[in-house]
Amino acid sequence: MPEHARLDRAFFSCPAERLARKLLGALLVRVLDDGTRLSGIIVETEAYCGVRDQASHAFAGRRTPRNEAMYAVPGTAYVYFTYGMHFCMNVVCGKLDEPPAVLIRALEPVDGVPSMHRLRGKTSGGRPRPVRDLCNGPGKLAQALLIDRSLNGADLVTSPSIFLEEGPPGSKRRIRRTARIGLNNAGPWTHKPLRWLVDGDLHVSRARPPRPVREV
DNA sequence: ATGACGATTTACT
DNA sequence: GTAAATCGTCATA
Repeated sequence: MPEHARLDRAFFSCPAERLARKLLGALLVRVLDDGTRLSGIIVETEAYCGVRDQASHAFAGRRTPRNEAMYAVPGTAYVYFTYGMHFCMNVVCGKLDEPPAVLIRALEPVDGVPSMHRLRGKTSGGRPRPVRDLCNGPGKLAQALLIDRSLNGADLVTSPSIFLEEGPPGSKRRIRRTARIGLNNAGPWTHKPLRWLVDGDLHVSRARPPRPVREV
């Protein structure tokens, strides 16, 4: 498991639309208390564009105990709990006291795949879970990397437990943009193309399963 | 104090 | 495709 250069403060100090694109291909790394290294290449992100974005938790300058981390220094993790059972992780960007952020929606697992399998649990039938189902959604990757409340507000630039690294070179693939997933009443922001994903990657959320090849 | 809802996932028809 | 699971958060009172 090769370790690459860690992403620094300057990398995160940009608008959400730019960070969402730049994070594709980067490596999200989680180091557990026992030293286990879990990581994956980011293949899907969504930009939340600060106080003007009706879909953002910080829309119109909303600032509550839950979303306080969005206003912290760029490179801060914003982890929130939703639907009574899932965590989602964002990377805060922009400038201090401004709340743009990027939701990490899917990873291609790299390090610690056996641990991810254990953390995600078995399927209802007890059948083995395909690797592509470990991190292909914001709630799933949080579960697979043991990302929870305790990481909210963590500084991704300095934390030993969670951070980002430059991805392996050569992952130069085609990037696609779509509307964001799961939005309800975000008005004109609902359909803006603020979701970035690696086109055709098997590890993105809502990926079409490959059509079975007819046997001869 | 109360109620509606959510940047989701899963199982089931 | 549809629906249930499940609870913290926030707006309203």
